[in-house]
Amino acid sequence: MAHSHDVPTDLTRNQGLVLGALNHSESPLSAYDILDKLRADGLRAPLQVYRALDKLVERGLAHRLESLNAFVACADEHCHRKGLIAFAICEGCGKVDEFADSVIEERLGHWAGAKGFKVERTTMEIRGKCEACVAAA
Amino acid sequence: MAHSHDVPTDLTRNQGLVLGALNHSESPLSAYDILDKLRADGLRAPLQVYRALDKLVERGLAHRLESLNAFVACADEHCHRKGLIAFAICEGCGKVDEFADSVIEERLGHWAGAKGFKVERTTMEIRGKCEACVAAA
DNA sequence: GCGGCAAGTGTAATAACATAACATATCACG
DNA sequence: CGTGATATGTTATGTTATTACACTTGCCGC
Ligand SMILES: [Zn+2]
Ligand SMILES: [Zn+2]
Ligand SMILES: [Zn+2]
Ligand SMILES: [Zn+2]
Repeated sequence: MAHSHDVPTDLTRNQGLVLGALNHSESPLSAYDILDKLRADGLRAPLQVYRALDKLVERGLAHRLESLNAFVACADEHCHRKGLIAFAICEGCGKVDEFADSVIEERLGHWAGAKGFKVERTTMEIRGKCEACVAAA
Repeated sequence: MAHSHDVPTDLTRNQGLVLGALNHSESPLSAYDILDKLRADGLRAPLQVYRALDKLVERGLAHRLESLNAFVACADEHCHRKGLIAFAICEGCGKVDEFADSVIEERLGHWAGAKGFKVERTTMEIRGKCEACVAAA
């Protein structure tokens, strides 16, 4: 099993199924990947997955990776990560490393303050190769 | 006119048309937006646009905004921007501000070095409201 | 000039990602 | 109960991106 999060108990059936699929995956899944994994559980339409994903992302239990059009479960055990989150995505094995960096966050805040830009959401995704994949190359 | 770049002369016809469309737009354009603007010039298929965009992005003359699935012309007059580029995208008016920040770049490099992660490409996109749109709200 | 190759182009078909619209169900709460 | 808010099921559709194949163009060496 990729992760062993304690899944919140107040999720609806579909939300629970979708989060379960993400938690059991080593790498990001597209909405259609998730749908395929959950057909056995009765899901039939993309919208069922997208709706669940919307809620999960809204609650910070999952994240959307814009550069992949795919989703991952939040790596934070207690799902309380605040502020800017960055993702390092390995092109070799597909693994994603989620991290926060307060220096970067502060720096961005500084830029935004100077420009009068009101930040609502930030996407930060690094593509490359993880240590294992570099070694294997 | 939104921009007044000197367009490089060694572009092919389709590349020139696509870059022209981007340069004349105030905000990012999807590939299909571009296609619609260029039908009068004889373009008919998405692939013609995507192929041109690939080359333009490769040369740094245009950038892809992952969180919008859209493209902008590079804002740097001489198209020599190095390293990490960040984009602040206004949800109100659609305008995009392109900037570089060496502190953030260095910080990311530091993280990558510590993790043994080999960075190939970084996406950084801030969504929010620009000063004008905040004032207008 | 001409064969051969690389890069670019044209076109159709299809795949992959995402949402609109509408009907029904479920549950909290007064 | 009645009513509203939230979730669900289903079909159809819209949007973004790629595959496959045929043809053209410019260039280099012969
Ligand atoms: Zn997280
Ligand atoms: Zn890897
Ligand atoms: Zn640029
Ligand atoms: Zn604005």
